Amino acid sequence: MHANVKQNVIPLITPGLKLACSQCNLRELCLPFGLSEDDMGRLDNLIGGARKLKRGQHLYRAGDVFESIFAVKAGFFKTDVLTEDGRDQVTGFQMAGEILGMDGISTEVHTCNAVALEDSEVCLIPFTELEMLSSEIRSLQHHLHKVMSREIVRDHGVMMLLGTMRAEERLAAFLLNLSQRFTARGYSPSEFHLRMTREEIGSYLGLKLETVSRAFSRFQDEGMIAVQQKHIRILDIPRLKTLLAPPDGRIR
Amino acid sequence: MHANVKQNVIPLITPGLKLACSQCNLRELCLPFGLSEDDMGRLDNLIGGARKLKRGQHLYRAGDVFESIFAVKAGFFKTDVLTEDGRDQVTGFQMAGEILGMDGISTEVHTCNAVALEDSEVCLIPFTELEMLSSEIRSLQHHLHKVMSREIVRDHGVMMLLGTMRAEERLAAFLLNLSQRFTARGYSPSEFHLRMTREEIGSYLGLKLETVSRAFSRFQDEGMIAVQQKHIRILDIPRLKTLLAPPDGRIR
DNA sequence: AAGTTTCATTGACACAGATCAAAGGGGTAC
DNA sequence: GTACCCCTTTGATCTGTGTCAATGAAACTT
Repeated sequence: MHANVKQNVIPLITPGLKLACSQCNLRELCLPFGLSEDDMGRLDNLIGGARKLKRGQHLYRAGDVFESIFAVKAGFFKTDVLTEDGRDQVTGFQMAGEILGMDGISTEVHTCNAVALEDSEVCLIPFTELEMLSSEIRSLQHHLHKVMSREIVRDHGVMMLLGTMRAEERLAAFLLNLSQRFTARGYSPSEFHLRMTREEIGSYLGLKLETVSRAFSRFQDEGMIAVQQKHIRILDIPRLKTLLAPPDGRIR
Repeated sequence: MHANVKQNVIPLITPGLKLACSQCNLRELCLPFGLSEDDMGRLDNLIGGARKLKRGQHLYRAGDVFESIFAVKAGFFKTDVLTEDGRDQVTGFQMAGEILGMDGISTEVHTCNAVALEDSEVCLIPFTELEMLSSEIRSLQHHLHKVMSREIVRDHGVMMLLGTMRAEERLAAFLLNLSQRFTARGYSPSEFHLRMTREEIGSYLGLKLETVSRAFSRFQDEGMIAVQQKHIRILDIPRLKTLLAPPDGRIR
Protein backbone atom coordinates (compact mmCIF):
# COMPACT_ATOMS: atom_id res chain seq x y z
CA MET A 1 0.00 0.00 0.00
CA HIS A 2 1.38 3.35 -0.97
CA ALA A 3 1.51 6.09 1.61
CA ASN A 4 -0.37 8.43 -0.60
CA VAL A 5 -3.39 6.23 -0.82
CA LYS A 6 -3.46 5.31 2.83
CA GLN A 7 -6.62 6.50 4.46
CA ASN A 8 -6.70 9.06 7.23
CA VAL A 9 -3.60 10.86 6.09
CA ILE A 10 -4.50 14.50 5.93
CA PRO A 11 -3.84 15.83 2.47
CA LEU A 12 -2.19 19.13 1.87
CA ILE A 13 -4.39 22.03 1.15
CA THR A 14 -4.92 22.42 -2.54
CA PRO A 15 -5.18 26.12 -3.24
CA GLY A 16 -5.92 25.47 -6.86
CA LEU A 17 -9.30 24.25 -5.78
CA LYS A 18 -10.30 27.53 -4.31
CA LEU A 19 -13.56 28.77 -5.69
CA ALA A 20 -14.94 32.10 -4.67
CA CYS A 21 -18.02 32.15 -2.48
CA SER A 22 -19.61 34.41 -5.02
CA GLN A 23 -19.26 31.65 -7.60
CA CYS A 24 -20.40 28.89 -5.30
CA ASN A 25 -23.85 27.51 -5.79
CA LEU A 26 -24.10 26.88 -2.06
CA ARG A 27 -23.83 30.51 -1.10
CA GLU A 28 -27.51 30.67 -0.21
CA LEU A 29 -27.14 27.84 2.26
CA CYS A 30 -23.73 28.59 3.59
CA LEU A 31 -21.90 31.27 5.49
CA PRO A 32 -22.04 34.05 2.85
CA PHE A 33 -25.82 34.05 2.99
CA GLY A 34 -27.12 37.60 2.82
CA LEU A 35 -23.79 39.26 2.10
CA SER A 36 -23.34 41.92 -0.54
CA GLU A 37 -21.09 41.22 -3.53
CA ASP A 38 -18.50 43.38 -1.94
CA ASP A 39 -18.52 41.71 1.45
CA MET A 40 -18.55 38.33 -0.20
CA GLY A 41 -15.31 39.25 -1.84
CA ARG A 42 -13.80 40.01 1.55
CA LEU A 43 -14.96 36.66 2.83
CA ASP A 44 -13.37 35.03 -0.22
CA ASN A 45 -10.03 36.53 0.68
CA LEU A 46 -10.21 35.07 4.11
CA ILE A 47 -11.09 31.54 3.15
CA GLY A 48 -7.96 29.48 3.33
CA GLY A 49 -8.58 27.31 0.34
CA ALA A 50 -10.30 24.03 -0.06
CA ARG A 51 -9.38 20.57 1.10
CA LYS A 52 -10.32 17.31 -0.50
CA LEU A 53 -10.88 14.22 1.56
CA LYS A 54 -11.22 10.63 0.53
CA ARG A 55 -13.89 8.50 2.07
CA GLY A 56 -12.87 7.49 5.56
CA GLN A 57 -10.46 10.35 6.09
CA HIS A 58 -10.74 12.52 9.16
CA LEU A 59 -11.26 16.22 8.67
CA TYR A 60 -10.30 16.66 12.31
CA ARG A 61 -10.13 14.56 15.43
CA ALA A 62 -11.08 15.10 19.03
CA GLY A 63 -8.04 16.67 20.63
CA ASP A 64 -6.85 18.51 17.54
CA VAL A 65 -6.14 22.17 18.08
CA PHE A 66 -9.00 24.27 16.79
CA GLU A 67 -8.10 26.81 14.16
CA SER A 68 -10.78 26.74 11.53
CA ILE A 69 -14.34 25.91 10.91
CA PHE A 70 -15.21 24.17 7.67
CA ALA A 71 -17.94 24.55 5.12
CA VAL A 72 -18.86 21.38 3.32
CA LYS A 73 -18.59 22.06 -0.37
CA ALA A 74 -19.31 18.58 -1.61
CA GLY A 75 -19.69 15.19 -0.07
CA PHE A 76 -20.92 13.89 3.22
CA PHE A 77 -19.55 13.80 6.76
CA LYS A 78 -20.35 12.39 10.15
CA THR A 79 -19.26 13.76 13.49
CA ASP A 80 -18.89 11.55 16.51
CA VAL A 81 -17.82 11.76 20.11
CA LEU A 82 -16.08 8.97 21.86
CA THR A 83 -15.28 8.66 25.53
CA GLU A 84 -12.49 6.90 27.38
CA ASP A 85 -14.82 4.11 28.37
CA GLY A 86 -15.53 3.28 24.78
CA ARG A 87 -18.87 4.89 24.22
CA ASP A 88 -19.33 6.16 20.72
CA GLN A 89 -22.07 8.52 19.68
CA VAL A 90 -22.60 9.91 16.21
CA THR A 91 -23.69 13.49 16.81
CA GLY A 92 -24.56 14.45 13.27
CA PHE A 93 -24.32 13.99 9.53
CA GLN A 94 -23.32 17.00 7.46
CA MET A 95 -23.86 17.69 3.80
CA ALA A 96 -23.06 20.45 1.31
CA GLY A 97 -23.48 23.96 2.66
CA GLU A 98 -23.32 22.93 6.29
CA ILE A 99 -20.69 24.09 8.74
CA LEU A 100 -18.41 21.78 10.68
CA GLY A 101 -16.13 22.34 13.63
CA MET A 102 -17.95 24.81 15.85
CA ASP A 103 -17.53 22.42 18.76
CA GLY A 104 -13.89 23.49 18.93
CA ILE A 105 -14.46 27.17 19.62
CA SER A 106 -15.19 26.79 23.29
CA THR A 107 -11.93 25.12 24.37
CA GLU A 108 -9.71 25.79 21.35
CA VAL A 109 -9.61 22.05 20.90
CA HIS A 110 -11.96 19.89 18.90
CA THR A 111 -14.21 17.73 21.03
CA CYS A 112 -15.40 15.38 18.35
CA ASN A 113 -14.22 13.67 15.19
CA ALA A 114 -15.32 14.60 11.72
CA VAL A 115 -15.02 11.90 9.09
CA ALA A 116 -15.81 11.97 5.39
CA LEU A 117 -18.36 9.30 4.51
CA GLU A 118 -17.64 9.72 0.82
CA ASP A 119 -15.04 11.62 -1.17
CA SER A 120 -15.63 15.16 -0.10
CA GLU A 121 -14.44 18.70 -0.22
CA VAL A 122 -14.53 21.47 2.33
CA CYS A 123 -13.65 25.15 2.49
CA LEU A 124 -11.31 26.12 5.29
CA ILE A 125 -12.42 29.15 7.26
CA PRO A 126 -9.77 30.31 9.73
CA PHE A 127 -11.73 31.26 12.78
CA THR A 128 -9.69 34.11 14.18
CA GLU A 129 -9.83 35.85 10.85
CA LEU A 130 -13.51 35.15 10.55
CA GLU A 131 -14.03 36.84 13.90
CA MET A 132 -12.06 39.83 12.73
CA LEU A 133 -14.02 40.15 9.55
CA SER A 134 -17.34 39.58 11.26
CA SER A 135 -16.67 42.45 13.62
CA GLU A 136 -16.54 44.63 10.53
CA ILE A 137 -19.43 43.15 8.62
CA ARG A 138 -22.60 43.17 10.66
CA SER A 139 -24.51 40.78 8.48
CA LEU A 140 -21.67 38.28 8.54
CA GLN A 141 -21.47 38.48 12.30
CA HIS A 142 -25.18 37.99 12.67
CA HIS A 143 -25.25 35.12 10.22
CA LEU A 144 -22.45 33.37 12.07
CA HIS A 145 -24.47 33.64 15.24
CA LYS A 146 -27.47 32.25 13.43
CA VAL A 147 -25.48 29.29 12.19
CA MET A 148 -24.30 28.51 15.70
CA SER A 149 -27.77 28.95 17.12
CA ARG A 150 -29.18 26.71 14.43
CA GLU A 151 -26.79 24.02 15.55
CA ILE A 152 -28.07 24.38 19.10
CA VAL A 153 -31.67 24.10 17.93
CA ARG A 154 -30.81 21.09 15.81
CA ASP A 155 -29.22 19.43 18.83
CA HIS A 156 -32.40 20.02 20.81
CA GLY A 157 -34.28 18.21 18.07
CA VAL A 158 -31.96 15.25 18.40
CA MET A 159 -32.40 15.28 22.16
CA MET A 160 -36.15 15.19 21.62
CA LEU A 161 -35.74 12.29 19.24
CA LEU A 162 -33.49 10.34 21.59
CA GLY A 163 -35.50 11.17 24.67
CA THR A 164 -39.06 10.61 23.53
CA MET A 165 -39.29 8.55 20.35
CA ARG A 166 -39.38 4.85 19.80
CA ALA A 167 -37.30 3.08 17.19
CA GLU A 168 -39.59 3.42 14.18
CA GLU A 169 -40.37 7.02 14.97
CA ARG A 170 -36.68 7.80 15.16
CA LEU A 171 -35.98 6.21 11.82
CA ALA A 172 -38.94 7.93 10.19
CA ALA A 173 -37.76 11.28 11.55
CA PHE A 174 -34.30 10.55 10.28
CA LEU A 175 -35.45 9.70 6.77
CA LEU A 176 -37.73 12.72 6.59
CA ASN A 177 -34.92 14.96 7.76
CA LEU A 178 -32.57 13.63 5.10
CA SER A 179 -35.28 13.95 2.49
CA GLN A 180 -35.88 17.54 3.41
CA ARG A 181 -32.21 18.43 3.35
CA PHE A 182 -31.68 16.76 -0.02
CA THR A 183 -34.66 18.66 -1.35
CA ALA A 184 -33.18 21.95 -0.18
CA ARG A 185 -30.12 21.11 -2.27
CA GLY A 186 -32.06 20.33 -5.38
CA TYR A 187 -31.99 16.56 -5.12
CA SER A 188 -34.90 14.20 -5.09
CA PRO A 189 -36.88 14.22 -1.85
CA SER A 190 -37.78 10.59 -2.30
CA GLU A 191 -34.78 8.78 -3.64
CA PHE A 192 -31.27 8.92 -2.29
CA HIS A 193 -28.22 7.05 -1.31
CA LEU A 194 -27.36 6.64 2.34
CA ARG A 195 -23.70 7.33 2.88
CA MET A 196 -23.59 5.80 6.33
CA THR A 197 -23.87 2.25 7.62
CA ARG A 198 -26.71 0.86 9.66
CA GLU A 199 -24.42 1.00 12.64
CA GLU A 200 -23.79 4.71 12.17
CA ILE A 201 -27.49 5.38 11.77
CA GLY A 202 -28.07 3.36 14.90
CA SER A 203 -25.46 5.27 16.83
CA TYR A 204 -27.00 8.57 15.79
CA LEU A 205 -30.49 7.38 16.70
CA GLY A 206 -29.53 5.61 19.91
CA LEU A 207 -30.38 2.19 18.51
CA LYS A 208 -28.56 -1.01 17.67
CA LEU A 209 -27.87 -1.70 14.04
CA GLU A 210 -30.17 -4.72 14.07
CA THR A 211 -33.03 -2.54 15.23
CA VAL A 212 -32.35 -0.10 12.42
CA SER A 213 -32.31 -2.91 9.92
CA ARG A 214 -35.56 -4.35 11.23
CA ALA A 215 -37.25 -0.96 11.11
CA PHE A 216 -36.16 -0.54 7.50
CA SER A 217 -37.59 -3.95 6.71
CA ARG A 218 -40.85 -3.17 8.40
CA PHE A 219 -41.21 0.13 6.53
CA GLN A 220 -40.57 -1.78 3.34
CA ASP A 221 -43.07 -4.50 4.18
CA GLU A 222 -45.67 -1.82 4.74
CA GLY A 223 -44.93 -0.20 1.42
CA MET A 224 -43.64 3.07 2.81
CA ILE A 225 -40.16 2.77 1.40
CA ALA A 226 -38.09 0.60 -0.89
CA VAL A 227 -34.72 -0.31 0.52
CA GLN A 228 -31.87 -1.89 -1.29
CA GLN A 229 -28.84 -1.74 0.89
CA LYS A 230 -27.92 1.92 0.99
CA HIS A 231 -30.30 2.95 -1.74
CA ILE A 232 -33.58 4.33 -0.40
CA ARG A 233 -36.77 5.24 -2.16
CA ILE A 234 -39.46 6.81 -0.07
CA LEU A 235 -42.81 5.78 -1.48
CA ASP A 236 -45.19 7.37 0.97
CA ILE A 237 -43.91 10.49 2.67
CA PRO A 238 -47.27 11.45 4.25
CA ARG A 239 -47.55 8.05 5.87
CA LEU A 240 -44.02 8.31 7.23
CA LYS A 241 -44.97 11.64 8.72
CA THR A 242 -47.94 10.17 10.51
CA LEU A 243 -45.56 7.88 12.35
CA LEU A 244 -44.14 10.95 14.06
CA ALA A 245 -47.46 12.21 15.32
CA PRO A 246 -49.21 9.37 17.07
CA PRO A 247 -52.99 9.85 16.50
CA ASP A 248 -53.73 10.33 20.13
CA GLY A 249 -51.11 11.70 22.43
CA ARG A 250 -49.63 8.34 23.19
CA ILE A 251 -47.14 8.85 25.93
CA ARG A 252 -43.91 7.13 26.14
CA MET B 1 -56.94 34.05 43.01
CA HIS B 2 -55.55 37.51 42.48
CA ALA B 3 -54.07 38.42 39.13
CA ASN B 4 -50.84 39.54 40.68
CA VAL B 5 -50.10 36.20 42.21
CA LYS B 6 -51.12 34.18 39.18
CA GLN B 7 -48.23 32.20 37.89
CA ASN B 8 -46.70 32.75 34.49
CA VAL B 9 -47.52 36.41 34.30
CA ILE B 10 -44.36 38.14 33.20
CA PRO B 11 -43.36 40.77 35.72
CA LEU B 12 -42.20 44.18 34.67
CA ILE B 13 -38.53 44.76 34.52
CA THR B 14 -37.26 46.12 37.78
CA PRO B 15 -34.45 48.51 36.97
CA GLY B 16 -33.74 49.07 40.61
CA LEU B 17 -32.34 45.57 40.71
CA LYS B 18 -29.63 46.32 38.26
CA LEU B 19 -26.24 45.38 39.56
CA ALA B 20 -23.15 46.08 37.55
CA CYS B 21 -21.30 43.13 36.07
CA SER B 22 -18.20 44.42 37.76
CA GLN B 23 -19.91 44.02 41.14
CA CYS B 24 -21.36 40.64 40.34
CA ASN B 25 -19.79 37.63 41.93
CA LEU B 26 -20.66 35.60 38.87
CA ARG B 27 -18.51 37.61 36.51
CA GLU B 28 -15.94 34.83 36.28
CA LEU B 29 -18.57 32.38 35.11
CA CYS B 30 -20.71 34.64 33.03
CA LEU B 31 -20.49 36.75 29.93
CA PRO B 32 -18.05 39.41 31.22
CA PHE B 33 -15.38 36.77 31.75
CA GLY B 34 -12.02 38.11 30.69
CA LEU B 35 -13.10 41.68 30.12
CA SER B 36 -11.14 44.67 31.34
CA GLU B 37 -12.72 46.98 33.93
CA ASP B 38 -13.35 49.43 31.18
CA ASP B 39 -15.05 47.04 28.82
CA MET B 40 -17.08 45.60 31.66
CA GLY B 41 -18.48 49.07 32.20
CA ARG B 42 -19.57 49.20 28.58
CA LEU B 43 -21.28 45.84 28.98
CA ASP B 44 -23.00 47.16 32.10
CA ASN B 45 -24.49 50.00 30.11
CA LEU B 46 -25.94 47.60 27.64
CA ILE B 47 -27.59 45.25 30.07
CA GLY B 48 -31.24 46.06 30.20
CA GLY B 49 -31.80 45.51 33.84
CA ALA B 50 -32.77 42.48 35.83
CA ARG B 51 -35.98 40.54 36.01
CA LYS B 52 -37.28 38.55 38.93
CA LEU B 53 -39.34 35.47 38.42
CA LYS B 54 -41.36 33.45 40.84
CA ARG B 55 -41.20 29.70 40.78
CA GLY B 56 -43.20 28.39 37.85
CA GLN B 57 -43.05 31.57 35.81
CA HIS B 58 -41.89 31.48 32.23
CA LEU B 59 -38.90 33.57 31.28
CA TYR B 60 -39.89 33.03 27.67
CA ARG B 61 -41.96 30.62 25.67
CA ALA B 62 -41.54 28.84 22.37
CA GLY B 63 -42.89 31.24 19.79
CA ASP B 64 -41.95 34.42 21.62
CA VAL B 65 -40.04 36.92 19.56
CA PHE B 66 -36.36 36.77 20.36
CA GLU B 67 -34.81 39.99 21.56
CA SER B 68 -32.50 39.16 24.41
CA ILE B 69 -30.46 36.48 25.91
CA PHE B 70 -30.48 36.13 29.67
CA ALA B 71 -27.85 35.53 32.27
CA VAL B 72 -29.06 33.68 35.34
CA LYS B 73 -28.17 35.77 38.33
CA ALA B 74 -29.82 33.65 40.96
CA GLY B 75 -32.14 30.70 40.99
CA PHE B 76 -32.70 27.75 38.76
CA PHE B 77 -34.34 27.19 35.39
CA LYS B 78 -35.32 24.44 33.04
CA THR B 79 -35.72 24.68 29.30
CA ASP B 80 -38.01 22.36 27.40
CA VAL B 81 -39.22 21.78 23.90
CA LEU B 82 -42.67 20.55 23.14
CA THR B 83 -44.08 19.44 19.82
CA GLU B 84 -47.58 19.55 18.40
CA ASP B 85 -48.01 15.86 19.03
CA GLY B 86 -47.46 16.30 22.72
CA ARG B 87 -43.88 15.22 23.16
CA ASP B 88 -42.10 17.10 25.87
CA GLN B 89 -38.36 17.08 26.31
CA VAL B 90 -36.45 18.95 28.96
CA THR B 91 -33.32 20.15 27.18
CA GLY B 92 -31.46 21.57 30.12
CA PHE B 93 -31.29 22.95 33.63
CA GLN B 94 -29.59 26.31 34.11
CA MET B 95 -28.12 27.82 37.23
CA ALA B 96 -26.38 31.06 38.22
CA GLY B 97 -23.91 32.36 35.67
CA GLU B 98 -25.35 30.38 32.79
CA ILE B 99 -26.82 31.90 29.67
CA LEU B 100 -30.36 31.27 28.46
CA GLY B 101 -32.09 31.99 25.19
CA MET B 102 -29.50 31.36 22.52
CA ASP B 103 -31.92 29.02 20.77
CA GLY B 104 -33.78 32.11 19.57
CA ILE B 105 -30.97 33.67 17.58
CA SER B 106 -31.35 31.46 14.55
CA THR B 107 -34.96 32.25 13.70
CA GLU B 108 -35.59 35.38 15.77
CA VAL B 109 -38.15 33.35 17.65
CA HIS B 110 -37.61 31.23 20.71
CA THR B 111 -37.85 27.51 20.05
CA CYS B 112 -38.17 26.35 23.61
CA ASN B 113 -39.64 27.36 26.93
CA ALA B 114 -37.64 28.58 29.88
CA VAL B 115 -39.26 28.20 33.29
CA ALA B 116 -38.01 29.20 36.71
CA LEU B 117 -37.87 26.18 39.01
CA GLU B 118 -37.47 28.42 42.04
CA ASP B 119 -37.70 32.14 42.63
CA SER B 120 -35.03 33.47 40.34
CA GLU B 121 -33.44 36.49 38.83
CA VAL B 122 -31.90 37.09 35.43
CA CYS B 123 -30.03 39.86 33.67
CA LEU B 124 -31.50 40.93 30.36
CA ILE B 125 -28.97 41.23 27.57
CA PRO B 126 -30.49 42.76 24.42
CA PHE B 127 -28.95 40.77 21.63
CA THR B 128 -28.67 43.34 18.88
CA GLU B 129 -26.82 45.64 21.21
CA LEU B 130 -24.65 42.81 22.39
CA GLU B 131 -23.68 42.15 18.79
CA MET B 132 -22.83 45.79 18.31
CA LEU B 133 -20.69 45.92 21.38
CA SER B 134 -19.02 42.61 20.64
CA SER B 135 -17.93 43.89 17.25
CA GLU B 136 -16.00 46.53 19.13
CA ILE B 137 -14.63 44.42 21.95
CA ARG B 138 -12.71 41.44 20.63
CA SER B 139 -12.63 39.55 23.89
CA LEU B 140 -16.37 39.95 24.34
CA GLN B 141 -17.01 38.72 20.84
CA HIS B 142 -14.79 35.73 21.34
CA HIS B 143 -16.28 34.91 24.70
CA LEU B 144 -19.78 35.03 23.26
CA HIS B 145 -18.69 32.54 20.63
CA LYS B 146 -17.21 30.36 23.32
CA VAL B 147 -20.44 30.42 25.29
CA MET B 148 -22.41 29.33 22.26
CA SER B 149 -19.89 26.67 21.38
CA ARG B 150 -19.95 25.40 24.94
CA GLU B 151 -23.68 24.97 24.61
CA ILE B 152 -23.14 22.89 21.49
CA VAL B 153 -20.58 20.72 23.27
CA ARG B 154 -22.89 20.32 26.24
CA ASP B 155 -25.67 19.19 23.92
CA HIS B 156 -23.35 16.59 22.43
CA GLY B 157 -22.78 15.30 25.92
CA VAL B 158 -26.51 14.95 26.43
CA MET B 159 -26.82 13.16 23.11
CA MET B 160 -24.13 10.75 24.27
CA LEU B 161 -25.99 10.23 27.51
CA LEU B 162 -29.32 9.62 25.80
CA GLY B 163 -27.85 7.53 23.04
CA THR B 164 -25.51 5.22 24.90
CA MET B 165 -26.20 5.09 28.63
CA ARG B 166 -28.56 2.97 30.65
CA ALA B 167 -30.81 4.35 33.34
CA GLU B 168 -28.44 4.22 36.30
CA GLU B 169 -25.56 5.57 34.28
CA ARG B 170 -27.68 8.49 33.15
CA LEU B 171 -28.72 9.33 36.67
CA ALA B 172 -25.16 9.04 37.96
CA ALA B 173 -23.94 11.33 35.19
CA PHE B 174 -26.69 13.77 36.02
CA LEU B 175 -25.85 13.86 39.73
CA LEU B 176 -22.14 14.23 39.07
CA ASN B 177 -22.80 17.04 36.64
CA LEU B 178 -24.91 18.90 39.17
CA SER B 179 -22.34 18.29 41.86
CA GLN B 180 -19.61 19.70 39.69
CA ARG B 181 -21.60 22.77 38.76
CA PHE B 182 -22.53 23.47 42.37
CA THR B 183 -18.89 23.13 43.31
CA ALA B 184 -17.89 25.68 40.68
CA ARG B 185 -20.29 28.09 42.38
CA GLY B 186 -18.90 27.53 45.82
CA TYR B 187 -21.57 25.18 47.09
CA SER B 188 -21.12 21.74 48.51
CA PRO B 189 -20.27 19.10 45.93
CA SER B 190 -22.04 16.46 47.93
CA GLU B 191 -25.18 17.94 49.36
CA PHE B 192 -27.80 19.88 47.49
CA HIS B 193 -31.43 20.42 46.84
CA LEU B 194 -32.93 19.29 43.57
CA ARG B 195 -35.15 21.98 42.18
CA MET B 196 -36.85 19.74 39.65
CA THR B 197 -39.29 16.87 39.97
CA ARG B 198 -38.57 13.25 39.18
CA GLU B 199 -40.62 13.71 36.06
CA GLU B 200 -38.45 16.60 34.89
CA ILE B 201 -35.30 14.65 35.60
CA GLY B 202 -36.82 11.76 33.69
CA SER B 203 -37.68 13.92 30.74
CA TYR B 204 -34.17 15.29 30.63
CA LEU B 205 -32.66 11.82 30.88
CA GLY B 206 -35.09 10.11 28.53
CA LEU B 207 -36.58 7.99 31.32
CA LYS B 208 -39.92 7.64 33.06
CA LEU B 209 -40.27 9.14 36.49
CA GLU B 210 -40.69 5.72 38.07
CA THR B 211 -37.37 4.64 36.62
CA VAL B 212 -35.69 7.72 38.05
CA SER B 213 -37.21 7.04 41.43
CA ARG B 214 -36.12 3.43 41.40
CA ALA B 215 -32.60 4.38 40.42
CA PHE B 216 -32.45 6.83 43.32
CA SER B 217 -33.63 4.09 45.64
CA ARG B 218 -31.06 1.65 44.35
CA PHE B 219 -28.24 4.18 44.77
CA GLN B 220 -29.44 4.74 48.28
CA ASP B 221 -29.66 1.03 49.07
CA GLU B 222 -26.10 0.67 47.93
CA GLY B 223 -24.93 3.51 50.14
CA MET B 224 -23.87 5.81 47.35
CA ILE B 225 -26.30 8.58 48.14
CA ALA B 226 -28.87 9.59 50.73
CA VAL B 227 -32.14 10.76 49.26
CA GLN B 228 -34.92 12.46 51.06
CA GLN B 229 -37.35 13.76 48.53
CA LYS B 230 -35.51 16.56 46.80
CA HIS B 231 -32.65 16.67 49.23
CA ILE B 232 -29.62 14.74 48.02
CA ARG B 233 -26.42 13.82 49.77
CA ILE B 234 -23.79 12.11 47.72
CA LEU B 235 -21.88 9.75 49.99
CA ASP B 236 -19.52 8.13 47.54
CA ILE B 237 -18.59 10.22 44.54
CA PRO B 238 -15.83 7.88 43.31
CA ARG B 239 -18.23 4.96 43.26
CA LEU B 240 -20.80 6.98 41.33
CA LYS B 241 -18.08 7.75 38.84
CA THR B 242 -17.28 4.12 38.31
CA LEU B 243 -20.86 3.62 37.17
CA LEU B 244 -20.06 5.76 34.15
CA ALA B 245 -17.09 3.73 33.08
CA PRO B 246 -18.14 0.11 32.86
CA PRO B 247 -15.09 -2.01 33.83
CA ASP B 248 -14.79 -3.62 30.47
CA GLY B 249 -16.15 -1.92 27.42
CA ARG B 250 -19.62 -3.27 27.86
CA ILE B 251 -21.53 -2.39 24.77
CA ARG B 252 -25.03 -1.26 24.72
C1' DA C 1 -11.36 -12.41 -11.39
C1' DA C 2 -11.05 -14.59 -6.89
C1' DG C 3 -10.69 -14.10 -2.10
C1' DT C 4 -11.54 -11.56 1.93
C1' DT C 5 -13.70 -8.42 4.69
C1' DT C 6 -17.31 -5.52 5.86
C1' DC C 7 -22.16 -4.71 5.94
C1' DA C 8 -27.06 -6.08 6.09
C1' DT C 9 -30.71 -9.17 7.18
C1' DT C 10 -33.27 -12.28 9.97
C1' DG C 11 -34.45 -15.38 13.89
C1' DA C 12 -34.68 -16.76 18.85
C1' DC C 13 -34.38 -15.25 23.27
C1' DA C 14 -33.45 -12.15 27.34
C1' DC C 15 -33.95 -8.19 29.97
C1' DA C 16 -34.14 -3.13 31.06
C1' DG C 17 -37.28 -0.02 31.44
C1' DA C 18 -42.22 1.23 30.40
C1' DT C 19 -46.80 0.74 31.94
C1' DC C 20 -50.49 0.19 35.20
C1' DA C 21 -51.80 0.57 39.82
C1' DA C 22 -52.02 1.81 44.61
C1' DA C 23 -50.57 3.99 48.82
C1' DG C 24 -48.17 7.42 51.60
C1' DG C 25 -45.88 11.90 52.51
C1' DG C 26 -44.86 16.69 51.97
C1' DG C 27 -45.53 21.02 50.45
C1' DT C 28 -48.65 24.62 49.22
C1' DA C 29 -52.71 27.35 49.26
C1' DC C 30 -56.17 28.97 51.67
C1' DG D 1 -53.69 25.25 61.02
C1' DT D 2 -55.84 22.35 57.87
C1' DA D 3 -57.07 20.34 53.60
C1' DC D 4 -55.94 19.24 49.25
C1' DC D 5 -53.11 18.06 45.64
C1' DC D 6 -48.96 16.94 43.71
C1' DC D 7 -44.97 14.32 44.15
C1' DT D 8 -42.67 10.16 45.27
C1' DT D 9 -42.19 5.41 46.16
C1' DT D 10 -42.92 0.64 45.38
C1' DG D 11 -44.93 -3.62 43.32
C1' DA D 12 -46.54 -6.53 39.36
C1' DT D 13 -46.59 -7.18 34.71
C1' DC D 14 -45.72 -6.27 29.84
C1' DT D 15 -43.08 -5.13 25.80
C1' DG D 16 -39.69 -2.96 22.76
C1' DT D 17 -35.24 -3.27 21.95
C1' DG D 18 -30.85 -5.34 22.97
C1' DT D 19 -28.09 -9.50 22.61
C1' DC D 20 -26.36 -13.57 20.44
C1' DA D 21 -25.94 -16.10 16.37
C1' DA D 22 -25.94 -17.49 11.64
C1' DT D 23 -26.42 -16.59 6.76
C1' DG D 24 -26.01 -13.97 2.69
C1' DA D 25 -24.80 -10.01 -0.21
C1' DA D 26 -21.64 -6.21 -1.55
C1' DA D 27 -17.58 -4.00 -1.84
C1' DC D 28 -12.89 -3.75 -1.61
C1' DT D 29 -8.06 -5.88 -2.03
C1' DT D 30 -4.71 -8.19 -4.38
